[in-house]
Amino acid sequence: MEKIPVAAVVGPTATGKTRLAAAVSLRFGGEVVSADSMQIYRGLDIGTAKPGAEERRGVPHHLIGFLDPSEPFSVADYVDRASRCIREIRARGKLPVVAGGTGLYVRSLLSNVRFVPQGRDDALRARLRKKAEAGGPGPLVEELRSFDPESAERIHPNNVGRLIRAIEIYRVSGVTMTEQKKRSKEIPPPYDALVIGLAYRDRAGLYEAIGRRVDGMMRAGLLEEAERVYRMPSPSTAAQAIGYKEFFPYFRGECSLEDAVESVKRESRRYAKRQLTWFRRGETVRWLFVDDFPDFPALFFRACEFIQGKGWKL
RNA sequence: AGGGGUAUAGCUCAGCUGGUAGAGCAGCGGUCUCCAAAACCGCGUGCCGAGGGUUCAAAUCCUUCUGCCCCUG
Repeated sequence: MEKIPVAAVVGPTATGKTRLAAAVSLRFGGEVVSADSMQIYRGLDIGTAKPGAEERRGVPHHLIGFLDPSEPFSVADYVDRASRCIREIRARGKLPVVAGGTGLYVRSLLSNVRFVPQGRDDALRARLRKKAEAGGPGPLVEELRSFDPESAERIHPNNVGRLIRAIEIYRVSGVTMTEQKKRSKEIPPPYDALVIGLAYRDRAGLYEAIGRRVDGMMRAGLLEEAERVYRMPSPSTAAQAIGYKEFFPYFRGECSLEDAVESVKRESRRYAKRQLTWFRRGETVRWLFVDDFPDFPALFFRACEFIQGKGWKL
């Protein structure tokens, strides 16, 4: 079967992924498939840098703002929806352009990870968590070792969440995580992907861009948006997002607004670092350094060359 | 001006009676197969304010200077 051409724009926050994705889509007749674990939620617009109408430039954007912040969501859900999205875009004769900074989502989508079908067991998770709180991670490690010694060895004992997940996979599906990982790689992904990575050669440049972006968010009303999240009854994942949770101490009167904003910037920098380690690993990424180019058109031109180099019939 | 205190990592500080320094935060690097903007792991990055002295040996004791803080004027 012929592979589906997919362009992807990845990289840390505040490098211009959204802009490049829209420009590329416009140029090659594409539609954007977001790969962002926070932009999926309704109402989180400013803090997640969700692209507005102008930024979308008339290009259809998928998997943005379709979910209520109280709804649970997972990588498995994402891969499900995103791969369906890609097939539909392909059927329309358009180029799917995946764009986003959530490394797990991008990798899982493009390597077409097949997750175990009957996902989760919240009661089991709660039980295991209680067990870990009572007796430390030791018992969980031992339990895991009894059926999946490889995972027990690989997962750091302090990472209780991962231990629980590895146990859950086996208890729910009867297949170990190790076996599951192996199986999920048996079917090669149906995509011919060009992954463009956006980054800064100079770390200081990236951090300045992040600072500017956060300042801009504040002017755009981030504080009000954060307060809405703060008052949500069960915001689950949304309350984890950078740009919201850092204001909670301020709302409780525990720190100054200035401190909270500084904290948003610091957490964004740390996040950007984690994103970099995620994308640096994939040796298939074609990097474009923002600070190598005099302006956006120059960078865009280079990106277009990459795509043309693929020889896709578009 | 006099008296007292302080000066150690980017920041806040620890270092008892002398054996050339260590925590937290920040920073840097990394892991990742169903909450991932999450969770987790690793790394100390230093003219110990400057000069002089005592000593085999000084961040540590003595002394001068400089900066900062407090008190009295």
